[in-house]
Amino acid sequence: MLNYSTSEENYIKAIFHLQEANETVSTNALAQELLTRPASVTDMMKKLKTKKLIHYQPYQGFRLNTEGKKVALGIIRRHRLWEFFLSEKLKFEWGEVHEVAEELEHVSSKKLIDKLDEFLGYPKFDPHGDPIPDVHGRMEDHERISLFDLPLNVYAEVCHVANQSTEMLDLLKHKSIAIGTKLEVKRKFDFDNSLEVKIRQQSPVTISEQLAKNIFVKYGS
Amino acid sequence: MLNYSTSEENYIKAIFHLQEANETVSTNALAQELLTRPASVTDMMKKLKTKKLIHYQPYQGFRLNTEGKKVALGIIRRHRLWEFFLSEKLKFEWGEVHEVAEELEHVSSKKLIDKLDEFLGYPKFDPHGDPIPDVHGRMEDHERISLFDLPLNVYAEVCHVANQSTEMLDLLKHKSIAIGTKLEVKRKFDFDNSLEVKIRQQSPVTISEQLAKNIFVKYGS
DNA sequence: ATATATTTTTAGATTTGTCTAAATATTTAT
DNA sequence: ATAAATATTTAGACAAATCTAAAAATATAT
Repeated sequence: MLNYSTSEENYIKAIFHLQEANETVSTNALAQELLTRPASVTDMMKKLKTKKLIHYQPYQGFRLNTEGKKVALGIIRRHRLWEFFLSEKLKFEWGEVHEVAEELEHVSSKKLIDKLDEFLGYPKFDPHGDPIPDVHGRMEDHERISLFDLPLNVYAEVCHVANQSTEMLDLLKHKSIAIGTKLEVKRKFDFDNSLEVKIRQQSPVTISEQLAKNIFVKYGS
Repeated sequence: MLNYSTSEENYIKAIFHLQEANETVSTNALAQELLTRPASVTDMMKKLKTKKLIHYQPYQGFRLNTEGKKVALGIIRRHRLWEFFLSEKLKFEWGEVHEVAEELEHVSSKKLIDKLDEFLGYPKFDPHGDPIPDVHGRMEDHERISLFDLPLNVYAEVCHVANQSTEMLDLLKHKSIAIGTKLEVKRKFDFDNSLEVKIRQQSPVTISEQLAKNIFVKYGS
């Protein structure tokens, strides 16, 4: 596996995430995601094409090819393992891990990452509930459903949070909701689509539609 | 504290190390240390001067000023804490930690380093026996003496190894010598200046002059 | 279908860190 | 003290990654 620059890695990762939503990624979308200019994106796409990581025809959008996806999964593996480390071992708050992991993920030693993985006990999910690719790029893909769509009186566990803004994390903290929190929806109010949610061993809390749609859970007690 | 580029940090660190030996650092010496060209060094020295990190008059050599030393100690702190982490937690071999720490040291989050320090239990020395600066840049400065200069029948503890080549580390491993090894010199042979060294709870081993001069110890059992 | 708006690409400039080759300053040796 | 050797700096070029402004391609709306 070749080595890529920090900048190349950031582009690869962003394409990977964007192409989960849309089949093909546009110049503008990528520029917006990376807070850069469309012209810079075009420049980099030419480079990634000559390095055989993406499919790209001018004006046609682009997407990672098999090799590009492999590279992306390696970067995501590094990112999520560091997030787990920061949260679990260094006791960082939820909201703080991402920024630091953005830097750590570009340290390229394969041995470092594999030993870190071992040290952490081969974790399967990061603190935001996202799956961590293993050494072969494989990851568990737990069935996710938004809290808003969870049927009444069904036990579930929070496994992902879509939005990571400070405001959102503040609110979650206030409601005592985190990855791993076990809960069930007791009532749904048609007036404003708010939910009454019972968190295991706590009194019920009210969750707005907007918040519920950003919290993802998996079934099971 | 401002942020510096990876390249700037490498120059700062190299100047710090070189000026421990010589009062003032020369362009050529720094170029050799960093495997770069003298012209590149001059370019960077101009930059570090405008950033007020070094004293520098053309043709006169250079050295870090107070602020430059503070920055250098910050980088060295990061480097040595990561070395400790790699060795202690991830079980890297002695000889492998340096290269990876060279990359990790440039991740700039202060909070990361302070939390890492806490997680590691505020270690005072890295795996090579070099002191780790604390959060204020202070470090313990244990009296070091080369094993070759250690008087006969005096207890001492290995605290530093000057040379980190694979060959050297191989030899040390074979002789069962590592940082923290307690030992005393039982005899010195004038013919070849070799030493007979008794390692605590082991049979005596022979150490060549060359090896003994690269092993540093502090007094005490 | 054609004009308008949007998206994407190109052309050329900028910054950082590096280089080579040539010029200049300093040191060393006779 | 002066020539030769060495060390350092300058001048100008280059690669990577970015930018602005303008041109070209594509999409949209009447």
